Amino acid sequence: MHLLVSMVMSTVRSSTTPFICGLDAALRVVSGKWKPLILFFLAKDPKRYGELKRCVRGVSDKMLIQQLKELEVDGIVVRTDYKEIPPRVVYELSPFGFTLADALIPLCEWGTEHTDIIEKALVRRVTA
Amino acid sequence: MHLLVSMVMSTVRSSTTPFICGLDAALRVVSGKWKPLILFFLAKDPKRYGELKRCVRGVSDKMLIQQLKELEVDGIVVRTDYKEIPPRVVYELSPFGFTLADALIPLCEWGTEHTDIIEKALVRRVTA
DNA sequence: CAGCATCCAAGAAGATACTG
DNA sequence: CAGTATCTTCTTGGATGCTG
Repeated sequence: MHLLVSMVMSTVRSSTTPFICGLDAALRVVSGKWKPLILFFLAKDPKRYGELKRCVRGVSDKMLIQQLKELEVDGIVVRTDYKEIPPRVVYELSPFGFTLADALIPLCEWGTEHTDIIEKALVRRVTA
Repeated sequence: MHLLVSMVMSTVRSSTTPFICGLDAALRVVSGKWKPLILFFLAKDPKRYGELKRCVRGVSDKMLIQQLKELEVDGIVVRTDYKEIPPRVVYELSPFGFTLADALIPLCEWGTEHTDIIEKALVRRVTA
């Protein structure tokens, strides 16, 4: 049997959590329009708020703050407020956050490898 | 530098696609409330429509069909209509679909490993 | 600089009823 | 059996303006 399946099946059957399986749980953490990007740029190094906003092009304050907060309560991101004037707030990945980043590498590679196919597929979704 | 970062950065910089990075592209394929589950059950073996619906507990016809169609145009799932009466339609993963399933294994493991933490975090999201 | 508050638009998802 | 169609609801995300 496929490896993924055996893992999932056992998870499903013994489930005492609100999650259908481990993948379901993981997706709840990384789903969000800007979260992957935030993870990426923070995986490089810690960043101040404005710095991060410039990296994640096109994001609004509302969304950036919202997603950062969620990542923070999820324990992925650590926020440090230096209580200075003018304000200086730095965001960085926690050790836990880095384990997530590692787990995402294969999926990232998959996406990079098949970018063309995926792009064409998304176009088909609209026209069809 | 963290491995994920170097990968992503190169992707971002050379991007000629609508995607921010490979992970972004990949998430567009697997995001969807029922898609992970569909992938899981189909990774086990091909299934008829009704059979699949019984596996994915709680899904409506509308959503199941919609997500299956997207997975189909994405080339992840193959639909075979045997044109019988009563109807018999079988869904299964394509070879491409299996490569995606493989890429999801580490994320699935991560989610399974940290289910408790994630669950508590989601509760905090609501209360906070 | 680093946010918060408010309003509004768009898309995702549920409920219900019907068909070849 | 394997869907389709329509309506409504819920959730996400964007735009704008304001604050310590």
